[in-house]
Amino acid sequence: MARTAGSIGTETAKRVLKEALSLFAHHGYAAVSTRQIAKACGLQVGALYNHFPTKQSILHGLMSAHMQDLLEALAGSNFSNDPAGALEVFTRFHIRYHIDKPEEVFIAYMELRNLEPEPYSEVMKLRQQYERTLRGILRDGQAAGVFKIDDVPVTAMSIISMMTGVNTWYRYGGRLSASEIEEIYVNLVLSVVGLGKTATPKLEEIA
Amino acid sequence: MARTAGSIGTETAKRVLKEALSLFAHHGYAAVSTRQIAKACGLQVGALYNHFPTKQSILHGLMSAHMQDLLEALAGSNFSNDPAGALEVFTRFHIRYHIDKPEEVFIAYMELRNLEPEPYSEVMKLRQQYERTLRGILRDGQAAGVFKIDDVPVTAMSIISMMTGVNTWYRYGGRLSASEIEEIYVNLVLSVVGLGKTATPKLEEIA
DNA sequence: AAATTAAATAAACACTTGTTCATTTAAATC
DNA sequence: GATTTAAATGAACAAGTGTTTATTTAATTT
Repeated sequence: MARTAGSIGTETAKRVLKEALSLFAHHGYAAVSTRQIAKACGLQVGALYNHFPTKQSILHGLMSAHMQDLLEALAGSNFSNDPAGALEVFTRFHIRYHIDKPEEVFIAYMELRNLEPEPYSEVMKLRQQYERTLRGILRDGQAAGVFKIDDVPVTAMSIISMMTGVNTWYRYGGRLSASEIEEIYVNLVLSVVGLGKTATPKLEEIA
Repeated sequence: MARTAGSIGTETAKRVLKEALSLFAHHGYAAVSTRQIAKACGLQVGALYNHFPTKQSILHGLMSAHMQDLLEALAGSNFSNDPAGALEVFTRFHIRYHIDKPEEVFIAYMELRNLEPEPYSEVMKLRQQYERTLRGILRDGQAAGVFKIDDVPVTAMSIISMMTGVNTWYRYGGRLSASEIEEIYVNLVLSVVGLGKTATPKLEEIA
C-alpha cells in the first residue's frame, strides 16, 4: 500500500498535532514515541516525516501555536481603564482560557525543558510577554493607590501560579461550573491586591 | 575490575538517589537513562541493580521519601490555636521547605504521572494528607468567623498553587532573600482569606 | 586465616528509539 | 489523459533502552 485514498497533507498534519497534544499531555514528551503518535493517527512512522522534520518540531509547533493563540486572545480582550476592572478582565480571561484548553496549557508549562535552546527562548519570550501584561496592570493599580502590593513581580507570579493551578484540580463535570470557578477566582485575585469583595464586611466592628 | 576499594552499599545507594534526584529534576524521569545515572555515580549500569530493582523504584524512593519528610516536618511545626496564626505558620513552613528543597518538590509534582499505579496512589495519599491539613485550618478560620472564604477547597488549592509557584522563579542569590520572600508570602496568603496587613488602611475613607 | 557475603565490572539480552529511504499509489497540474 | 507532485507504506538504520548474568574483588563474618 501507499498513499491512502482521500488523504490530504494539511489535514494529516493537523491530526498529528492533535494526537501528539493528547499523548504529550498524558504521558509527557519524552515518554511518547513517534510510533505511538503515528499509531494514534492511523499511520506508519515514516508518514510523520512528510509533515514534520523531527519529533521536536511537533512539540515546538504545539507550544508555539499555543502561546501565539494565548497572546492573541489576550490582546482581543476588552480591558477597562481602572486597574481593578483590568485585573478582573485578566483573571476571567486566564481562568476561562485555562479551563478551555487544559492540554495546551499543561504542555506549555511541563515541556519547556524538553525544547532545544532556540525554540525554548522563543517560547519563553512569549511567556514573559504574558507575564509583563499582568505586572503592568499591578503597577498601574499600585501607582493609582487602589492596589495594596508589597512586591509587584512576586505578586504577579503568585497570581499567575494561583490561577494556573486551576488545571491541577479542575475536571469537566465536577462540583463547580466554569462560571462559578471564574467568580471565585476573581474574588481570590482581587483579595491578593487588597480588594476582596467578601473581605469588607467589618461594618459591625465600625458601628 | 570488580568491587571497588572502600565501597559500601548504603552509601552508594544514597549517592544514586542524590544523582538521580538532580538528573530527574533537570531533564525529567523519562528523559534520563539508567546509564546516565550510573555515570553520574561513577558506576557501570549493572551496579545500580545491586541497590534498586528497577529504575522506577529509584523514582518511587525519591518521591516517597520526600513526602514522608514533608509531612514529618509539618507535624513538627508549632501551630498556634488561632486560625490566622496557624495559617501563618503553615505558609512560612511551606515557603521555607520549598525554597530549601526545590528539586525534591519539583520532582514530586512533575513526575507523578510516571509512577506506576501502586506507588502513585501511595504518594497521592500523602499529598492529600498535606492538602487536608490546610483545608482544616481554613475551615477553622471560617467557622470562627475570622477568615472570609467563598469556597474552602478551591481556596486551599489556590493557596497551595500560589505558594508552590515560588519554585518556578526563585533562584538562590536572587533579588530577595528567603526570609523576605517568606514575609511577602505570609502577607499574600493572609490577604487571600481577607486578612491582609497592607489591605486595611482605608482609614481616610472612614474618617 | 578461611569462608561467606556484598558490591562492583563487563558483556550480553531482547527490544525500542528517532530517522531515512526506496517504492507505491493517489491527487493535482498541465 | 499523461505527467508531476504529494502522501502513504514497509523495511531498514545505527544507536540507545532497561535489565540480567557470569565473574571478580573487597569487606565481613566465623
